[in-house]
Amino acid sequence: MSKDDLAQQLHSVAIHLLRRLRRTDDQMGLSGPRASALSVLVFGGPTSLAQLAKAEQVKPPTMARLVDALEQAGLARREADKTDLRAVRIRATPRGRKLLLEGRARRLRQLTQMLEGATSAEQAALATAVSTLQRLLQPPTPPKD
Amino acid sequence: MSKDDLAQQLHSVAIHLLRRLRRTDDQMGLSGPRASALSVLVFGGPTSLAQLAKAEQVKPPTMARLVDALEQAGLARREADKTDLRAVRIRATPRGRKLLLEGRARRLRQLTQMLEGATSAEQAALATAVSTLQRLLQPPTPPKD
DNA sequence: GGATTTAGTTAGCTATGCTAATTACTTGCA
DNA sequence: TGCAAGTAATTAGCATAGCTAACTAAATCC
Repeated sequence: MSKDDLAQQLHSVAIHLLRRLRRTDDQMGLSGPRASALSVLVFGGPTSLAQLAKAEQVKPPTMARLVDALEQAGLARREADKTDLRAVRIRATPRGRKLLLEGRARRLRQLTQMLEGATSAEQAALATAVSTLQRLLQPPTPPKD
Repeated sequence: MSKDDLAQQLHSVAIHLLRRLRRTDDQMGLSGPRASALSVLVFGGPTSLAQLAKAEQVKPPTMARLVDALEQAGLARREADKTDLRAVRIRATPRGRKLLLEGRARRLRQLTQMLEGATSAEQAALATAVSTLQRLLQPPTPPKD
């Protein structure tokens, strides 16, 4: 496979993989952005709105609306910050934590099951590919951003 | 790496790869859905609205609006279908074709350049991983859909 | 203690997705 | 042949998610 082909097909396969996984995510009853924000709360612990927005690469007003939705669904809570009365701490509720972990388990199950269809050699190649991509993606493109 | 870790990290790396590439796509001045629809027109030739919608996994009204936007930007054209007066044929204009091919080249350049940072062995692993994933993604999940 | 900065929200715009309903044409059949 | 049923596209209207600009309230700085 030429390097150009590899590049092209890498792009294509990433698109299709995510498209496939999105269906499983939908079973959680949460849109992608909401699930993703909740995930940050569950795995990263309570944060401010600004931090959460940054983590999700989104502007504060956008994140405020996502948090509104999570709150309304009983999956997250805004709490007062004792040391800074302007700020809020956003925390996943037990119910939010449970929902997210279940969805994650479901996605993992699906992916793991899919990977059953690969030989050991292929799995090894996938592991190498993942590490390689992680390394190559490291710097957020040269010096901009 | 355990199979579960592999699954998890495969998911994560796909997300980050696409996030990176999206920046390059933005330089084309076209949103993802518009660029993707235009791509179908350029590489697949003229099609009906319904076909285009299906190819993009979107409902006809959604596609109609995307085509409106492409048309307004001078990148695609609606033409009458001689054999069925209800239908339209949608075709990329030369300008649309040019824009898309340039964007694609840019994305390819970026990806190819990124892949320069991989050793030959890593590139081989990536090629194997891509083929494997293409095979595993083949059936659109068991018998639903 | 007043000016500036910072955290979050509100208001309002655009884009993308959907469903339901409409219009116009084609097809099928009695 | 002519009308019923089906099909292609559009229109209307709703929700979500992104943005910027403008505002409120609190913290910080001099």
